[in-house]
Amino acid sequence: MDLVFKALADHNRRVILDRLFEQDGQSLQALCRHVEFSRQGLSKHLVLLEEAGLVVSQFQGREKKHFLNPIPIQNVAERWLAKYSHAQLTAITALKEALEEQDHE
Amino acid sequence: MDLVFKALADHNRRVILDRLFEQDGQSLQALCRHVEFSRQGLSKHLVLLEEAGLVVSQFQGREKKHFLNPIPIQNVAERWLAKYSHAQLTAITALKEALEEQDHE
DNA sequence: TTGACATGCAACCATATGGTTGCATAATGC
DNA sequence: GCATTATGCAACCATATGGTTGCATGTCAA
Repeated sequence: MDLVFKALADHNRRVILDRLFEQDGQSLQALCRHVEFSRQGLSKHLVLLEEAGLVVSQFQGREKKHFLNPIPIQNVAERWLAKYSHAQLTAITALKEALEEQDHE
Repeated sequence: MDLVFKALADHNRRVILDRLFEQDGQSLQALCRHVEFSRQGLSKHLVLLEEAGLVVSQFQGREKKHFLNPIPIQNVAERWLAKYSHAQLTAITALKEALEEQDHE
């Protein structure tokens, strides 16, 4: 899961996921058109995304098609983020109480 | 939102959030006990977490109390991750179809 | 077969990152 | 007042990161 967080930390990588979300199965060259840096830079990002399991690739001839895999993102959302979403009310009231306590001093 | 992703990318920072989740309002020293690196290292992490809005701090005397703010996490979950969670089925079928297409060649 | 196209690999570079140490400052308690 | 405690700030360091360029390899199409 650490790899997923690391992969999502970079803005350009999130853009790549967005592009694959819009159109899945794009080749490296195709993705290259949507992006402002070099093909090699893009390639390195895709390696990280694949290592995190967020992207699955498949050669078709000389073209490497890339597919979005949303499962790791869903795992992160369910196993990690959900915990904090549920904490919303309690955390905020705790903070409020702490501030009020200080005001009274 | 980039700051939130960046802040969440580091394992130790996620541990800090977990500690604050277990017990909110801990001071720097208190958090220090749960962590394997130095106080200054922890302090720098907390600065990043505050810049991302994930932690709010408040001085009480000489102690700096730290409070969890789950709102940014919830925003990320709702505005960004949810999109991909919904994509689950379509993305997987797209990948399957692509693989089958290749098998038939 | 040959040229063009799609990708991979390796070296390199500047900067960001995560961590340390040392010292300064401010609040607390005796 | 003075020692102790809690924190902040700045310098420093090793490594990770995001990006580049150059070249090699493999596939397609004429």
